[in-house]
Amino acid sequence: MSQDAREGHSAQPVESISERRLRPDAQRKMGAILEAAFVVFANSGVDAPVRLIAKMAGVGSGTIYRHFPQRSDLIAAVFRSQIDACVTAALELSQKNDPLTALTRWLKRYSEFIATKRGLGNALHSGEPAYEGLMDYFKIRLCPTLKALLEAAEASGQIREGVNPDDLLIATANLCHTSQVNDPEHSQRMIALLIDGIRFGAKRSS
Amino acid sequence: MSQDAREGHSAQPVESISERRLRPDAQRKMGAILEAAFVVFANSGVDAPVRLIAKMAGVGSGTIYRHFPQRSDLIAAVFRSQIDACVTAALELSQKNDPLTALTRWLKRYSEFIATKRGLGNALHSGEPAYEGLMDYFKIRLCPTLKALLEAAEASGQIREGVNPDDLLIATANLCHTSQVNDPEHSQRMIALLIDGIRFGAKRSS
DNA sequence: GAATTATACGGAACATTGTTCCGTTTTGTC
DNA sequence: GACAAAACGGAACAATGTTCCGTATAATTC
Repeated sequence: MSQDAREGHSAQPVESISERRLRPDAQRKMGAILEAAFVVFANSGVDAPVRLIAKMAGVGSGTIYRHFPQRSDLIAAVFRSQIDACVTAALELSQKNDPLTALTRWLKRYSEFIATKRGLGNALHSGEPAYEGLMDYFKIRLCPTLKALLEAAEASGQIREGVNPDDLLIATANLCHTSQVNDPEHSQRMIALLIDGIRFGAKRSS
Repeated sequence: MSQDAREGHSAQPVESISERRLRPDAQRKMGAILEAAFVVFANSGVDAPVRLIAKMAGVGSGTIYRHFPQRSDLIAAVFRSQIDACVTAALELSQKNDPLTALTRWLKRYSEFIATKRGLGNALHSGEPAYEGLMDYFKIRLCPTLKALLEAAEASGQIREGVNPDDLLIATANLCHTSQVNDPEHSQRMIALLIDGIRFGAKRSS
């Protein structure tokens, strides 16, 4: 069962099925594409033209389609990697801060992520196969993450008990989504409000 | 000061902003366009190509753009006329049925209308100027309509008091919107549920 | 390390669709 | 009936998703 030896130098069992290892140049290009897509989507929404992403990544559009057969696959990939980044950020934040601060900062971080998703909400409901399971991935990865943050803050007595992570996750997304257009400060105020809401009734009042 | 004489035969001092009467052929084409658009939107969603609507209406695409400078103007026009039709339907239903039946049937009618709007929710949030005020129109016309139906049913004791028409309107739309893809029966069950909800606590239990 | 093969690349080419343009047709006026 | 204004149809243009293919790069073989 020595999978690691068979797989090569690094253990990344995540996508194994039919994932012949990419040539190094292909890996580089792929990274550049994801990076460029991230920036372009954040600036222009997920409806931005593929050519723009290609130019920004310094590749031809054919190369993008080699890695992401459909435009929606690229969107989904960026979305997934940002979800993962959010999970990672939670771990870091909770190591370096007290539970309430970690929770607060993570919600800010999370809301910034949501704010870069102009147009995705629409896309999600479009029935495109590439989006199948994206919402599930979103919940499956982020709910436990937020749950852990909440439980830590709860255990330290900084917030009250019984806050539902699912609700808070969606509520935050909705609050930030409606305010995306005009006021960037709005999200922050909304989050502050939510935080205050869950602090109400905490054991420690500090 | 004999302006009329100078202007010619008719007294239309200033073009009353784009409301010059249309030539009869233009009126016919316009009607055909709206009719075709209604059908196409219902079948293929509001993202259906303009050419398809043009073909179905038996006109050139140029003719569509003559009447609706932007694709979104056509969508908005169809939406508006369907809202109006919903209002009209409410009047008819309440004349021919007891209040609760009228209310139930109207909600069914309304949900069918909503179901034909695949993709519109997305469009509404796109910031296109043609959609400015559409949502307002939606609420301004339908809220009083539903309010009247509710009040009649309330007065007859068939539903409980204090049901908020705004909430019911939006709730119905949301319920039907999420279920649009798969199960057409789902909307009906949801509406039945809502109706039961507002009957709970009614004076008359019939 | 040169030759050969498999991978990957870039960008031109194609298809679809929103929108504009213009020569032609229809309607209204005298 | 002649002329002008309004309206039409569809070709042409532009933007964009997607495919294709000749070329370049990396892996493999000898």
